[in-house]
Amino acid sequence: LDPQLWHACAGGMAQIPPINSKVYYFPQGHSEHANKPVNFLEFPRIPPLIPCRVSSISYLADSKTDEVFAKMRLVPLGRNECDVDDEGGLVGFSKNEEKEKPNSFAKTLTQSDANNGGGFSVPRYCAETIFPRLDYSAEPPVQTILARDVHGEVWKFRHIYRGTPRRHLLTTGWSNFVNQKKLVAGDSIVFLRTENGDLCVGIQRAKTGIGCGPEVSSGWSTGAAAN
Amino acid sequence: LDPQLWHACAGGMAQIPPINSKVYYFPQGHSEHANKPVNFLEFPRIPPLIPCRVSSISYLADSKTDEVFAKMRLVPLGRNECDVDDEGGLVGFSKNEEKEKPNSFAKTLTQSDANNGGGFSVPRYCAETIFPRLDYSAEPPVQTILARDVHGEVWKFRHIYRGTPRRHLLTTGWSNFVNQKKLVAGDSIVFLRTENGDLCVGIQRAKTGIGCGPEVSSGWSTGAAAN
DNA sequence: TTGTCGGCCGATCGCCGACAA
DNA sequence: TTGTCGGCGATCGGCCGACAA
Repeated sequence: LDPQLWHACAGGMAQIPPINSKVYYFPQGHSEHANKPVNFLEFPRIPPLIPCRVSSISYLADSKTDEVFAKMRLVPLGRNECDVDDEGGLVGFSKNEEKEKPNSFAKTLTQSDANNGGGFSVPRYCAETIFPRLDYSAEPPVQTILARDVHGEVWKFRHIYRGTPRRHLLTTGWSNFVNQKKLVAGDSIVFLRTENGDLCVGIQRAKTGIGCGPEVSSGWSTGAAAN
Repeated sequence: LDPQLWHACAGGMAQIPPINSKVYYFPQGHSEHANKPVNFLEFPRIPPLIPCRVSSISYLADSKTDEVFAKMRLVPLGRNECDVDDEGGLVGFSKNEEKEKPNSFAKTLTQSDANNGGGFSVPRYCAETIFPRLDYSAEPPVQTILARDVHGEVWKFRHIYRGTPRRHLLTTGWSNFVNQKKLVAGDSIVFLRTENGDLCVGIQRAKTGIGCGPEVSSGWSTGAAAN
């Protein structure tokens, strides 16, 4: 999964530490994402926080819901490794928000987007900066849009600029996308223009499936997952 | 699951031994239903057949395909138990075919039943002996049919007697049933009238899911399943 | 600029008798 | 007796501009 698309779907709030950086692993925080409550009184030897090194990161998406999540492998640090650069290494990751001009756009689906007549109102800004350039000399201006989702599957949409006043719309192909992805009003859609010009599409569910996610039986001492 | 409906779906070929009867368990026959081939050379101590007693029987149906199957618990017999009544007890179960007048009817779905216009041609015999009595004084004669499937779910059909020449048809409700059950031409449908007058409906798939069925990891010495 | 609505046109669904096997 | 077909009316999906927030 393309990290660029992953970040666009995860949103600016989600910050992932760089590989090999030093972080704290909080067992209790992790346990709150588990399916069943964990009684820490049964495990008195578990410390509240464990200094770790990030040894690997996987950017993943749930195969059914398209929701993105990251899987990080954490290696506990030895006694002497902990002390050094505790301030510098452990807080303040790279702020990847202010990298360059944002080449993605997110919109929360309205009732009309999700239900009515199978169309999608494209905000002008999204159509002009993310979508391929439209030939406005045609009457009406129309083009076919191809967008790859988090699984690499390609979706086809008819992008038209019409109506009075003029506005951008996705028509043919949109309702199929809504049905297949089981989108409802309140969910969000993300369009991303990658560096090589390809168009990608991701989704964010209004009701996040936290606790019911893909998190399964990760070993306490070696694995961690953030949803 | 009602054993009467189970037998109607399984067909007359399927014979189930009575409980507590003595049977032979054939490891090789059982293994041919397993997902992977079993190499018996690795287990030289397994005899070709094992005398057993049927300790319990469950009449079940697959929750997704509606295909019926039976789960039998077999208890190996001791040395001295085997010898007795080896002829009488081990072969020739009760022939439950010739019990009473058959109160069920099976029909293989034609192309027209499965695809065209969402209707089902009801054979005259089925309509007159299995379905509730139709009021032929009405014009046209119509009634609503309710039928319970193997999961206890109730399906509603419009039963009409019309056309020239007159024939029995299921119209409204039929295409929904075909779509939900994913029926295709060649599959069969079974209608059963239970003793208390209720109507039941079962199905038989043309392509039986043998080997892909619900059979999972049954212990060699204590469990057995027939599909 | 864009969310919602009613109009409307075409596609599909599904009920019908005709006909023949 | 019943399988298949073409006809056709009702329904639905989905594209459209009008209008207003």
